[in-house]
Amino acid sequence: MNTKNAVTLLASLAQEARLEIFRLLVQAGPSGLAAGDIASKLNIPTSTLSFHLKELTHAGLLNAAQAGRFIYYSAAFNIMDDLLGFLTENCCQGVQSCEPKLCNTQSNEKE
Amino acid sequence: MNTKNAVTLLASLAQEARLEIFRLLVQAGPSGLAAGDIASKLNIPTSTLSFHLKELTHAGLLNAAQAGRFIYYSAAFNIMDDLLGFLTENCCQGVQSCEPKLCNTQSNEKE
DNA sequence: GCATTATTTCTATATTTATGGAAATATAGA
DNA sequence: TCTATATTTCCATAAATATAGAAATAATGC
Repeated sequence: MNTKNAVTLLASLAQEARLEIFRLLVQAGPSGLAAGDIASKLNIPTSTLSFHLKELTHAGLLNAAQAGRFIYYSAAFNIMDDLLGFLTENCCQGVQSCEPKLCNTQSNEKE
Repeated sequence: MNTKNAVTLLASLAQEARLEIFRLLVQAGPSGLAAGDIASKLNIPTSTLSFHLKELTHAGLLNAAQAGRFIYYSAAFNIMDDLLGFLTENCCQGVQSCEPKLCNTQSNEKE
């Protein structure tokens, strides 16, 4: 992860429709949702939705999987994890005792 | 935290100069840095920097504190925490055993 | 009040991004 | 092959955003 990469990811989330799409898919979990389901749940015209799905997918935040006539989109949890890690990197110069919760975000045990 | 609010925060980070400013301040910790220090560390013209500091501050991601002729900017850790929480809300429909690390981000003990 | 330093506002220009209708493309089943 | 459904591409228009020089504002100490 580097600055340019992170900017692309953040920009892909920094738009109302796209953020709602992403959150919906975070909640849907790894199996994701078909594009049409997303369109109807969020009430977005399909051409507009397609534009936003492309943005998110190109950025790397969504995975797309074709299944027959449907395309299932799901959140790329690993990429999102990387982004959060990048944002909190070396928080407070690495001082462990630093108060902000942000500084402890990393402390979920390493894999 | 709601969608519009989160979009404002994400948009404020979705720009190379601003992301670098924010990360620099996350690393600097609660005491922050003076605007001029930020300008020289990141090599950004002061008028451009001022524009970006305003964006970040208006969004709520930075705090500004005047000290004599200097203005110290620092990261608003609590706002960032809220944003991360919003992004991961109800991850995988709340299923605790869900694999992605993202889903466990919240599990830093509550305050 | 004057000089110095820190920061912001103003301004114009250039660039990027969002929107949604209409048409095109893809997939599957009869 | 024909039809129905799912999704994307094309397009024009509208709106938002980034850049940095020059001028303005603020704070300090003499």
